[in-house]
Amino acid sequence: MSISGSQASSETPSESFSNPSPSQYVYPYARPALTVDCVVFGLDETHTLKVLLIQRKLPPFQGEWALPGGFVRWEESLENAARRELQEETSLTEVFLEQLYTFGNLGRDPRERVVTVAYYALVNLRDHKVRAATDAAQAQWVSVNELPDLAFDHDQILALALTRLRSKIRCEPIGFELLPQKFTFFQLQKLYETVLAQELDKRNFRKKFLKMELLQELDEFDDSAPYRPPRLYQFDEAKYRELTQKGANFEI
Amino acid sequence: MSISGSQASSETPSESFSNPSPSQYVYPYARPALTVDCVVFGLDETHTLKVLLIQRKLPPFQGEWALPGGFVRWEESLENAARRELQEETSLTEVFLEQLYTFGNLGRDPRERVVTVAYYALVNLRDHKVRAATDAAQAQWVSVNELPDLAFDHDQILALALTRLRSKIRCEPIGFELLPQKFTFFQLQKLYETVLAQELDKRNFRKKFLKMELLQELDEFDDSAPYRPPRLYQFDEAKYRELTQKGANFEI
DNA sequence: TCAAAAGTGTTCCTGGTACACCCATGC
DNA sequence: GCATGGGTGTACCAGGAACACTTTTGA
Repeated sequence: MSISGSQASSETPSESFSNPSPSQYVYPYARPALTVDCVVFGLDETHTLKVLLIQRKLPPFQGEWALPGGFVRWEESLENAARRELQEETSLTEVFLEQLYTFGNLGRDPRERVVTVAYYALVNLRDHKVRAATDAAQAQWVSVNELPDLAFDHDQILALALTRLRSKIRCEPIGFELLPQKFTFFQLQKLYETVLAQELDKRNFRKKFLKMELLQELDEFDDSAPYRPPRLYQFDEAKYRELTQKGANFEI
Repeated sequence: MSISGSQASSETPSESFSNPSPSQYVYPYARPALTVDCVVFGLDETHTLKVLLIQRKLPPFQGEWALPGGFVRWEESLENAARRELQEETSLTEVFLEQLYTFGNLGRDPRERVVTVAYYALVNLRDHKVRAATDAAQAQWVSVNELPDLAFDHDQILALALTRLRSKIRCEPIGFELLPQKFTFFQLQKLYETVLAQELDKRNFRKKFLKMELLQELDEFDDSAPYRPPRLYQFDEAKYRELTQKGANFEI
């Protein structure tokens, strides 16, 4: 993203406010500001794919929607910066997080040169309740099909994140990150149908997935459902690592 | 990478040497230095995959091999910075260039906090002769199978670039960037065999590739070869764009 | 016993893989 | 005319896609 006014106001400047004092090594150019932004995907009960947006409290783009994000501090890695921002603004921790792309075009922030390293995250909305952080402006889940205009170049970032999610879910089993730990086959299929935006054949989907041997069949059933209760499954992390090492392929 | 001493010495500081003067918007944290690094791949006559390395003239890592790269200037985009560095250090222009990943771990540069946006480039060694830039230390093509230890975390960057190249060439026709404009089927096949590090069946490879309809069959032949001269082909850029729009798939 | 969703097996066809021979040319 | 690499066609097999019926449960 770039500098979200909302964050700027909520952060206490770090101890090293100014750049390091000159030395023989010092970087001889003006430095762009460096931020991280997070595209957080979640799946709601109606199988809608949603993204977490923050309403900006300060200019520029005051009142508009933007991705959560903020400054990279001197003493933290990029990924840690993304995780910290995520926690501060949405209270999310321990989520799947992966670097997406770095945006550094001139003029993407009207104030000054800002380069942002974008990440995308996958969370399941059941286990992780998102309270909007204390001081941060509203945080809200918005369907990817009903996106408002976003501040800065955040629409580009979001579009890229969607593309990446789609291509990634085709060949790696990252979809589980969007589901509760225990889930039904129906939920899993809906997830794929939603993300890929196409319908899938029930029987073939089942066969294909079972052949991968990534699912643990539980002796539990979802009794909340009316009629015949569907069996619950969970993702077998250990098996996944084992198969990955053998060079297995997880295409859908 | 980070700051290559060799570049630092060759660049004239830009007009905006210091960070912008404080204002209501100014970024309240110390800023990491920002660089770009390029992993440049090329294919030589013996079908060996090579990478362009620079020998560092200044500390840290003086005398060691590193990826070409350097500072991002205030008034240039990230991609432009990468292209500029590439031109300054290797005289390469107009090459295929794509962002790879951004490396920002603490301590990756012994001097101070440096974040680098890594790119990878594909060039064909026939058309683009690489003269080591005037002042830059030696530039040299090194086989990816005989890599020396590299400065900073450049070995990680290179490893990631190789992985990316391999997975990308499987599903997108970027291999042509490594070949001369006109090439034989044999060259194309060797390219894939080299990059993917596996042998391919001649007939099947041909069939698969022809079915994609990305190749223009020329009425020219490579007469330099002994015995029967092989037909020359070229990549059909327009057809590629057309097929891409239709959602075609270019897996090998 | 009915309604609703869960769960399963088979057939067909496409596309990948393996494989061997003829062709064109220079010497 | 022979040696060398260029170029092609076919048969088999695996895996994906399409498709319909039985099972289980609650009401």
